[in-house]
Amino acid sequence: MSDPTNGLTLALAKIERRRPLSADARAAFLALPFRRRISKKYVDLVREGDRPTECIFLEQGILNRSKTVPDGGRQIVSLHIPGDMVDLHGILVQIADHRVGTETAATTLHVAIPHLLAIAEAYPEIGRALWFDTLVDAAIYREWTVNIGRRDGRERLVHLLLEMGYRIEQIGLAPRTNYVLPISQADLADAVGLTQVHTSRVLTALRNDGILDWDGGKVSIPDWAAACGFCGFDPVYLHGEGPRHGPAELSPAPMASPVPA
Amino acid sequence: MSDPTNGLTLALAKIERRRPLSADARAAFLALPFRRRISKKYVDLVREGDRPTECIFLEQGILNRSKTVPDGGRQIVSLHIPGDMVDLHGILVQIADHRVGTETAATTLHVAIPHLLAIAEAYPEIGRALWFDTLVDAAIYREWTVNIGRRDGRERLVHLLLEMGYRIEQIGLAPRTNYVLPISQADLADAVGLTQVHTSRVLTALRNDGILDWDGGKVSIPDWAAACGFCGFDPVYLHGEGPRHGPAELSPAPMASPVPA
DNA sequence: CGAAGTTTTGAGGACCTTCAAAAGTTGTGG
DNA sequence: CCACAACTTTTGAAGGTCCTCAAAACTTCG
Repeated sequence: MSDPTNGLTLALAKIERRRPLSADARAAFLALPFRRRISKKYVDLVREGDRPTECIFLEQGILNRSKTVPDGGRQIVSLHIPGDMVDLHGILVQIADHRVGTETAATTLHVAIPHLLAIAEAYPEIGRALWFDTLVDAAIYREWTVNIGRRDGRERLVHLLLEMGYRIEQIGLAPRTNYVLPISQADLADAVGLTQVHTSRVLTALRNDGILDWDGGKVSIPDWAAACGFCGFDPVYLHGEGPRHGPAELSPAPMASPVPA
Repeated sequence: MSDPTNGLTLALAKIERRRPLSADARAAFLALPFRRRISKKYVDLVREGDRPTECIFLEQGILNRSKTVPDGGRQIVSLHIPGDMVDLHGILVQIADHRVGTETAATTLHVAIPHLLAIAEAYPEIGRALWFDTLVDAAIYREWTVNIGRRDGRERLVHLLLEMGYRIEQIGLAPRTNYVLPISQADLADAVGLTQVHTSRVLTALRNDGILDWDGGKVSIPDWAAACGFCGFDPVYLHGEGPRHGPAELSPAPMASPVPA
């Protein structure tokens, strides 16, 4: 029921890190019917143009979301770790505007969209939690835009790897200064808008400068604070702090007031 | 009541372009209490670190959303036109991770967050519409990441200006091939991750090649299809098509089926 | 052990930046 | 209505980051 390695449990933990659910809602969430799928490395789960019928909960492994441009270029627009609800986007949208695929071998849980819509409607706190999750995803997209648009190659890579470390520590997988991100330099490059060749050069430069060590996916950050200063990483955009407003203010209240965490 | 230039009416039109609301929901939406604010050019409406208490409906003018990096660089992560609900993000989030400001003189409607949360809860169709709007915003963020990460300067600028033309035509402001975007080249540059100087050069190159003409904010695109081909613009990511699932499927239905537009 | 994939290294070049200054535009006040 | 200040755009020149092409070195895995 509360197997901590179950994908639904992981997603619930992510949700409740922001705001706990009522016992009823929690039970309903964990009772969502799903289909478990085990995929190898580099497999597409959603393709551009698909009409999504289900939603993906990542249980194990790394997924990416990418878009391609006509001349063959590919941009990875997000990376996902266990516990992420990867395609809430598909709930409301008719046509997928991007691809979702595995970055490593992965196991995913697939929930039919009508079930999610129904639970979101039956339990407004769940509806709000899902919405909140998409808002945080949007905040991450914004930060990636900033990363690629206004930082140079070294800053970009450090920023990305600090974000991933932070998120990986949040789910209790590893310390943020020392974790494994089992992806290739080519994929790293596609995530930060550089070429694979230049990514390689930048990584060795970062190693030489002692800012960050990348060894085939093993990331270690000797001085977290210094690395944050180097690339301007500030985790507010990851919004670990919980939603601003709770059910208390939902009544015809006159004005908002902060909710204690 | 249905003054077509009222900000709420514009936002409602945007919502209903995707999926019509019931008469009740529509009336409740238009009855939202608001405060109207008239701002000059280059004024901040939301600052990084603010705790949002209200939500912004853009009635007139252009707004931008931006983030800055420590060395002074600024990245505009979105541009907003009348009818946009600019800061739904602020509904659930405790701390603003970005700035929202006017790009031109603008008039905005400000709705206290509790009212929006209440209406979203009382009318699930409105809750879903707001959520859907944030999903479309997220899709736009993704495309901007692709734009900056995987296209060169000329393609970036054309893509941005095709997107803006498309959106401006959607709200009935002007034809997409011939519209006014009253912003400076410096701000254009901050939106596409280039410098102002290079943006100027790229714009004259595009004019010389007959792809696109920028004359102090007056945009004209002689051959829309050719311009789309040039930069790989495909408006699916703007999701004008309406949400995938309607109330019909919200009952304990077994499987999803498409809803006719 | 060989094949396929990944990373490193090299060399030349393109795109874009930075610094700088001139030219053009807009708005305000005398 | 002109004058002037402030802002915006254009143009020039030099340089750096990053790209492309190419090949060698290293790693992984059947």
